[in-house]
Amino acid sequence: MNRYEKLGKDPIARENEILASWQSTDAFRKSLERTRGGPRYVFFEGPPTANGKPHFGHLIPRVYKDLFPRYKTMRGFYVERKGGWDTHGLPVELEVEKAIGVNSKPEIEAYGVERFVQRCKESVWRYKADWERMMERMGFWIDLEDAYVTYTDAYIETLWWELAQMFERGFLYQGHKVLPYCPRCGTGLSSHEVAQGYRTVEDPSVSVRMRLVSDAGSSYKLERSGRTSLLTWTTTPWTLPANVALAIAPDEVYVEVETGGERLILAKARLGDALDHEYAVVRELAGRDLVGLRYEPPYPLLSDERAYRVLGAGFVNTEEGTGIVHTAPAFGEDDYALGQAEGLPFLHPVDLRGRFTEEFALCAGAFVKDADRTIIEDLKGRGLLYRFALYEHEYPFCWRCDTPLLYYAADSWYIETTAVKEELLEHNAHIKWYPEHVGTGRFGDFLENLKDWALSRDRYWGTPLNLWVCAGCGKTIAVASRDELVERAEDKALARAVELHRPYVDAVRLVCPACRGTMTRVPYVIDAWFDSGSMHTAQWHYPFENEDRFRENFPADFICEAMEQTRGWFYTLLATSTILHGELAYRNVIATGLGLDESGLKMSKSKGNVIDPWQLIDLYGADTLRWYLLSSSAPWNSKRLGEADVKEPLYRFLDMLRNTYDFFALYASIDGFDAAVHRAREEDLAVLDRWILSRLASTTQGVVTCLDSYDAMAATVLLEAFLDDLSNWYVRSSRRRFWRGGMEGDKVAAYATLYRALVDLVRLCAPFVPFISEAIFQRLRGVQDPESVHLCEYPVGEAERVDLALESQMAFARKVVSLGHQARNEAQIKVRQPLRGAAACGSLAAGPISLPEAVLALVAVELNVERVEQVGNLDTYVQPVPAPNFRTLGPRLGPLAPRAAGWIKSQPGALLKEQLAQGPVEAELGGERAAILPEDVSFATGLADGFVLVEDAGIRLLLDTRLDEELTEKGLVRELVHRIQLLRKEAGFEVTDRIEVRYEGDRVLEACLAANRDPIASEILAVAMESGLRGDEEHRQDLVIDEGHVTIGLVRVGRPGPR
RNA sequence: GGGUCUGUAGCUCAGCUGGUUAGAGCGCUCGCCUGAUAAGCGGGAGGUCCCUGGUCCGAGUCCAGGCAGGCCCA
Repeated sequence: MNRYEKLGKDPIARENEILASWQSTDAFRKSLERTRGGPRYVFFEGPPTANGKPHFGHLIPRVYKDLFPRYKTMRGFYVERKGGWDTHGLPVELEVEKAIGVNSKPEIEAYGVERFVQRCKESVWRYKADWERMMERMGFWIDLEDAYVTYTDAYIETLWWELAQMFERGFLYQGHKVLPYCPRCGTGLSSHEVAQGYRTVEDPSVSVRMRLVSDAGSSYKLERSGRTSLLTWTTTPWTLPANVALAIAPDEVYVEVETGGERLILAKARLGDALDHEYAVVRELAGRDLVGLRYEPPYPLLSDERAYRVLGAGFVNTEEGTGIVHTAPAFGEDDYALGQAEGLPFLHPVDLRGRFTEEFALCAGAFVKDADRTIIEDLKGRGLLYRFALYEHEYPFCWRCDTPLLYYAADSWYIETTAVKEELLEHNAHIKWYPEHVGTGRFGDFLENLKDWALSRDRYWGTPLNLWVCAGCGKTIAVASRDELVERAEDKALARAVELHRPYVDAVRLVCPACRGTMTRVPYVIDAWFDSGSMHTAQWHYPFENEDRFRENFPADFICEAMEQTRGWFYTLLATSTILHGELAYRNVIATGLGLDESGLKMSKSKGNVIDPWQLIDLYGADTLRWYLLSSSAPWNSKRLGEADVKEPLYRFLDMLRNTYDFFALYASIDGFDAAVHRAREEDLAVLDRWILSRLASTTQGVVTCLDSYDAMAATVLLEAFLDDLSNWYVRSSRRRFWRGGMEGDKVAAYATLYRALVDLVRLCAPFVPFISEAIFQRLRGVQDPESVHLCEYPVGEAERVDLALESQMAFARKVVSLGHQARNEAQIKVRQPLRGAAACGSLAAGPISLPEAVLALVAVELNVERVEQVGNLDTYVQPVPAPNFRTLGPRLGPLAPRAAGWIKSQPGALLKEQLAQGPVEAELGGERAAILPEDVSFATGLADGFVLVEDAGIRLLLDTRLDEELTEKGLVRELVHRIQLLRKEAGFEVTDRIEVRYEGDRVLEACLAANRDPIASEILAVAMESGLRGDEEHRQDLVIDEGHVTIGLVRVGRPGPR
């Protein structure tokens, strides 16, 4: 009898049961089996790093990363979802440094690189269990058993092969470039790393005199030798010892001024801001006139003819400073480039830990930033300091350890990505970006301004750069495989067994193919972004094995990660695939927004406002979170993750779904409905059935269209609208059909329709909210059905079921009902009180609607009126009030339109209406005349007695609120029925219990009960109703109804089973 | 400083190609319905559609310039 189990109100317990059932039936595996022969839909997993805990922000992309593969799987595609873990890189090293209490590379060396690397390898898995638990609990189906791991020898071997390809084809080169460098970590950072660490800080800014010593070789003639200086400006005083030149803008105007007993030269445009004292301009000069001048640097560490000259440079501006730029090629990108172009000597008095060397004795051993003060004091003492101030600007800090970064000229290996810029742009043009502007804007601009990829890192835990250099002849080779390593190695046994990590692989020496000398590996590891960006190839250990799997799974149809990955993984995937395979790596990409905390701030570890996902998962469940994230806004909008925000969809959608199912379960169990046996005959389908089946079909088509274009939110909107129709109109209006006794055609039609709607709905919802969909499906499914909703085919919608005219009619009907409720509200008449009638007129935006009798009957029942009619207009009840129609007035009358509108409003409605019925009316508009046409005016309301009129969106409803005795008595009957039903419930009776009713009370109420015994009895399932209480009733209560009294007693008479 | 997105009710967000009175959900409040009852429905209050200018008969919508916020980049 109780065949359809109710869902239960605890979503957490329910979800846990579902998880257990998926596990025991191996549902994910089976969903792959089912589609194995199908067309492929390729998804790439952007690998997380498991040395940090998963936090809420990680859930956002994951929800989409699960939705689309699930959807495509149900559509019959084979969607392998190989998991992956990102395992290398500086973040891992830093965690370990913290754990073992060291803070620099020398300390790591002292600790032992081998031990250190082993610790890194362990650290990488620190939170693996948390990640797996989170993914499982959220219902994220991905193959973690066969996940790729970037630190394995096989993975690294593929990376080596890739790098060797690049090396052979000339993409790898060694450069000496100025890079942002972290002196604590001892390595250069790539641009995406630097970007994470900008902070506003106050730094000293100084203006410094550089005394002119010679005008030889320039067109400037020195007049006051010994007391004429170039005034230069910098925010990094510590770079002054490395000064080798000054740069000016050749096309700007400079001036020499006499001030405070000295002569200073600076850009004319800076006169106002850069000088502290009174001055007199001695002469104006073109910037180019200064080129070639020689000056005395503050710290003459070099005795080189090429140094200490004034040079012209394009990057000099006169926006700030003095227009004369201090140039230290070791510490600035522009400076370096100028140094290269002009053949300047290179001065680098700072070691790799950021401390001055002996070369600069004044501050030897001091960290450069700390030396600022000493240098400033020194300059002041020597009369070279002109001005000192604090200057607020953005300065980059190491994103992991918060040390200020220094711009350093350092050796680094690069990938010449700029060589394939055109291909990258071309490929990008074929990628569908969601949102589009990321592809054209953020990512497109990045590609337009592409720089070569700084690949090498002077660190320990990473993929070793596979370059060996010969000590003898300098030849460099890139090893492409383990076999090649063995073949070239001096010690082949070692090479065969060695782990492809530092320090082990460093011990492998090769024989130089050119000179037979010994080759040693360069000391670098590579940027970990290369690891993850190569997963398209390396996850299969291609080309060493799995060629077919690689081919089948490249490129990806879909990837999705957080927006921050634009220049990270999104870029490195594309760069590597373009260079190696000459193809794009993915066709569709969703970039998701940030996770915000309850008050709308970005969640970040440093702010300490990171929300633990478990807090909300345990409270509301995975489905709620999923539906919230999918339905609240577009994926790229940032999402607030406060409790209150997440709670909303629980009520809005999931509870309604649960209730709709529970309603079905209640009655279908009572009636023993069986979808396999009770099939609806087409001719038995009521208008409601045909309508909801049409809505189902059109919703299905809509959802499929949305999902095919990666618009999850639009799909959720459609699903919510459908569920509202199903619950608040179909079920609500069909209730009496289910309550009826027997199992005749109409009732079967109702059950079969609701069953069908529910089954299809949960199939539609399955990729979005897999748990509740499964729970309902399990309760509904028949023996022939798949054992999980996730093994079903996704519905696509039966086009022949779609009846748009009927859908419009019903939409109109619902609108009319809503107006009816509003009218009753205004008239203060309860719905329980029957009324004589209502009349509706109007149309929907789409056009005129004519409601069939069956639909009008539904409206009548819902509004509890005896009759609803649809009329062309309500003129007999309504006095027209004219309103202007701007759509016609505007185009025809132009500027006169507002005045015409005023005129129309001021006219007596009935008269104007009559006149317009004859044709155009002449209007006097403040001196001008214009014709007002019938279509220029619409007419609204005004009303007669005993009626209430309500109106919205072009639909009007008139409610007849006049009561007579008959209606009043009917109202009383409804009231009695309602009160007795409440008593039944209070008494704790089952809905199917039959009862006997006894009553004693006022004459009016007794008479009413007696006169309406049969209709009342059938409503309340009474087998007998009689006057007179006996005292043995199970439940008894005094009722006050309209100031009358009646005492009602109830007795159960057994349960005869289905009605 | 550059790119980009956003700015609409107390909160979260819709608003298509310009068109009469700008919407939904939540919250608040009043009421209703109830044989789905820890659901459901209706009403009400609540809005300078960020600002200024422009185009237009008409601008939340288009254009320009600001302001504020977010993200990315320097």
